[in-house]
Amino acid sequence: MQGNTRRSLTADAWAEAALEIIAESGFDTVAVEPLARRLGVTKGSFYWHFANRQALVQAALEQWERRETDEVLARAAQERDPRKRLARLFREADGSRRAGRLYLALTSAMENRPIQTVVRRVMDHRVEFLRECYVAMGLSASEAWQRAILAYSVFLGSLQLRRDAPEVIPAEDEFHEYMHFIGEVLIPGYTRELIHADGSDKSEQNA
Amino acid sequence: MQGNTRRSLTADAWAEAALEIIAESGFDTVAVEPLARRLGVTKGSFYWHFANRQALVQAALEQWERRETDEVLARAAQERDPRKRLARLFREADGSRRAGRLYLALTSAMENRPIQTVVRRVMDHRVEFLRECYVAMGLSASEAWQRAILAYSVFLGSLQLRRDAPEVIPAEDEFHEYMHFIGEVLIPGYTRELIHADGSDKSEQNA
DNA sequence: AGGTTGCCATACGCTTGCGTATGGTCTAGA
DNA sequence: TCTAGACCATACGCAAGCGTATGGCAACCT
Repeated sequence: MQGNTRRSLTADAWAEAALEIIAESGFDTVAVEPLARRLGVTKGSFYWHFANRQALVQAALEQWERRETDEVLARAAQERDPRKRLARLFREADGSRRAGRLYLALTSAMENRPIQTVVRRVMDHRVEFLRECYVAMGLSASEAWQRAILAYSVFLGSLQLRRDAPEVIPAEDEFHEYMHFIGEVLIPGYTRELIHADGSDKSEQNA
Repeated sequence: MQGNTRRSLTADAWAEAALEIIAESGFDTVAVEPLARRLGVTKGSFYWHFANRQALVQAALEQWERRETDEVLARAAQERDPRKRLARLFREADGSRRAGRLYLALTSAMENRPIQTVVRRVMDHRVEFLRECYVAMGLSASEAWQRAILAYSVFLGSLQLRRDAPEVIPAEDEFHEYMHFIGEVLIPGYTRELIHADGSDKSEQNA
């Protein structure tokens, strides 16, 4: 019962555990007493670190936004070519299962004021990032905006599909075919080399 | 207090009210006592019509599935041309705000067994319908399947965007432009006349 | 050693919701 | 008119969760 270096708990540990719960079973199942049991302590600990339940939610949200923002900035902004940047985004969007569940769980609890604020901010950043990619590709302002909205819609819908019906997006080989198809639809001037190239650029052909 | 012909309540009325709650504030806020207050009665009434809370949920789900299925079958299957059928679907998918919220609220509660069953069934029907449209357009089996998945992803993502950030999909004129753009991306052989034609076909031009 | 402080347990009262038990009222039919 | 059944109110016990109050126990400082 004291295996994992049970020094005293930090507020961040509580927030992290809260995010874990949200990703697993939704936002409104975040209750302090079950959470305490999960961490092997009692409410007494919680109400020393936080004023109330809402404070925990706030801390969890801040931690989440920081992490999401850093991830997007760090990973994607490295790629100079906007097309490759988009391709990389679409590939990594499939990545973390937990991150997807977490994001969906938060969006479906947006009647909550603090959640609404943070989720909207993250979403606006992402859509704006997409839009800038399309602008950098030479698209007109309105078309870049349309494509950004569409791409983000596809992203959201794919998250839901992967969560609610993972069997619909099946085997390995067909999945790569599908990703290629997605690329063709969402990225003008997309080539197969673009999304499969990792570091090495082979032939530079445009369709 | 007796304005709306307050005869005795039916089980369907309770189920309908439950769906209303779900669309408004999510699935897990469906509680029998608040629901009773909302209907101007007490729990005594509820537990005469239903065995427990779960029975209400079941009834609400059945009512929802029946209605959703009927709508899709009745409205869309009339159109003979598969391209027009798709265009009509995309137009009407934007339609009922309540239906969208309801669907999203249900999908985000799919850890619940009965919900999972019903939502999966409705989803499979819809995706299959889309796939058949693409097959009817002459697409290959795999491509029809890919396009059906993509179209449904766009549908799901658009629902979420409209719910969580309605300002991003703004004014009337730009919205029609966007719908046209969506049509071009999702429907091979799409023309502007296709989606704006209501009964009357004008010029038959292909881009 | 004695005291302070960080961290947590225990115990309490309060609220909300579930499900049950039982009694009341209104209406239709005999 | 009398009665049965449909429909609902009232009252109860129970569980879970929030927040508070208070006590305990280390570690660290002086």
